[in-house]
Amino acid sequence: KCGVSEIGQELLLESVTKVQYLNAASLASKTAKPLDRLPIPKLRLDSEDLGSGPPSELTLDESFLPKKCRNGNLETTLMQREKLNVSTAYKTRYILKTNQCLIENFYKVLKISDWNAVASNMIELMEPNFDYLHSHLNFQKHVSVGRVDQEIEYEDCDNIQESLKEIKKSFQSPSFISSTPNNSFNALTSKISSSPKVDSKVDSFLESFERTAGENVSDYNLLLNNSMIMLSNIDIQEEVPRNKSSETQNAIEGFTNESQNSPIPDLDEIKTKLDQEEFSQKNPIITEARKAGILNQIEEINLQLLEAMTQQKPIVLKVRKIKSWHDCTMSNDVLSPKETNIEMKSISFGNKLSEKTFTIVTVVLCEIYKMLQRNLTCTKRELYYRDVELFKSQVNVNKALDTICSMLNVQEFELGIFSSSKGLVAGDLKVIIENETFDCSTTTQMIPQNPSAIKNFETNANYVLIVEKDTVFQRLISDNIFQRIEDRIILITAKGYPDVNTRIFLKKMSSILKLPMYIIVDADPHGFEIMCTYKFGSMMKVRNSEQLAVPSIEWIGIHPSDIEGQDIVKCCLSEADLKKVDELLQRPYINCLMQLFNYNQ
DNA sequence: TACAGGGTCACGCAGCAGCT
DNA sequence: AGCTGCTGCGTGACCCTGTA
Repeated sequence: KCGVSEIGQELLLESVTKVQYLNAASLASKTAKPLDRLPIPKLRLDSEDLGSGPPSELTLDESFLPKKCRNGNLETTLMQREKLNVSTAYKTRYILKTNQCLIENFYKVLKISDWNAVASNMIELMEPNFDYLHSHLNFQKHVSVGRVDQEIEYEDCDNIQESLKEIKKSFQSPSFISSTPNNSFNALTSKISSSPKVDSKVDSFLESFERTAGENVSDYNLLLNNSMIMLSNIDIQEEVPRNKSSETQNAIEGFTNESQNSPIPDLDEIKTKLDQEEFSQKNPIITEARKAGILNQIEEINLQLLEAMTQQKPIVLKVRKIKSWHDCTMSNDVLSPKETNIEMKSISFGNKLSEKTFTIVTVVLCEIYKMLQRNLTCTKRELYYRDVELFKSQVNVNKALDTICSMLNVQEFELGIFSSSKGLVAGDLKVIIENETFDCSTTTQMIPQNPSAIKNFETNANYVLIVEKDTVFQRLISDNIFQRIEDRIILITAKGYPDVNTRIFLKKMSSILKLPMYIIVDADPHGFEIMCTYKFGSMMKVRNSEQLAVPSIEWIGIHPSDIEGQDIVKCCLSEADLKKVDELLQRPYINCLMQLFNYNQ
């Protein structure tokens, strides 16, 4: 909708051009394996766009083509295919087969650094292949041409089947398997290569896939696309020699030299430009070691998914399940997840109900992976806007992030994801972030979006006062509270239920300044719950309670018990309020409060 | 002033899939 | 067929902001 930027067009053009060269190089080899010889029809560029063009000896083995498409007329073949309603399931099969080969070849042949740019175009580049393969695989099936079902028959079914067998064999060929197992890329490709061969199980898998994926097949392609992006991002330390014919080798070298001399813009330069344009903020928080650890975890997850795909195993993400307060306990005066009886929930692509969630999680995971690699950050909202059509709602992005944080056992800010802050702070406080200082004594400041990046605080305050509502906060300031009371104070509100940033901010203040902290909330169930969220943490973020909850916060003001016996007009609790009270009483921190206030029961 | 939307919290029900 | 588990969706509470 926004159009492709000039830089984007250049990247696209470059990757398309290079794939042309790649295919030309593969095709040039007479001894190449059948898969290498799979003819890849012209994409959108004419031969003159390719600079020196494909090698002159380029020929296609027409025995691969249906009889009616022979005579070297690939254009006719393409036109023929465009009419076909291609079975997306077969596309999937083809992606499974070719992603390893393509990625490997991409690396071997293209000495370029911006893998994202290339990999994101892979699916599109492979489209003609899908159609091509489809015309082979589907020869006995009905295909829909417009509204009419037609049966397409080819005279050389046996030949095609033999060819397909060869293709299958080539995928299990040892030459695909790395000889240097320490190399992550090679380990990855060899795992895929050594997966059980594609056999009759594929058909049942595809049937179930077609059934379950249905209209959502684009999600599946998206998933695969993401997998490939992540695969292609893996850092490759060394090159593995392959048994290439000298002709192929020459063609590849010729291409490589050619590409180095070509007027195509420098990719690093483009990448820098993109960084400057797309993102304004670098992630200053996470250490390189931590980042590498998280990237490894994501790669491992991706690898498991790919293995599951190639082996026709269930494609499932396993996440630790914290569904109710029974899964939480108290540890060091804050909420923490129970370590026993851990239940895992499954997000399965094969499950019709969860495949959408699955897709969203993998897409978000892919975005996170790319951002971590480029050391960038964004807000949850920005993440949502990257694919509104897929995410549908901000809630889905938030849930996916929770899932990912649970899977990786990290906090959102470690992934470079921040929420918009809603908290406010005013009073005797200077906040030092990187080289900037925010002075809260002169004007009310928003809680920073990345409170984890705070380096230090400067204050002479005696204590911190947290209030529930923005209206109270504003009222206190307009009443000049800072002048009217003797103590120097820091005033904070999160405008209702505290957001994560405000809680991190308070935790940081608590650990650095060690000031007393007091909170005033409504003396109703919701006020109580808000207080508890500050003090003990929440169920949703129970894994991060240590970084979020501030148990030293003291609840002051009027407590419900203060009203008992007083001559005060009491408001009756509504049915919903009473329900809330019952629910609150089930929470693990109630005992802590009982002890604090010396209740016997 | 009304309404949509965005942040937080949670629960319950219906429908589907898998297992017995 | 019935039970169980999982997920999506709806609901409802609180707090606000921004816009028509």
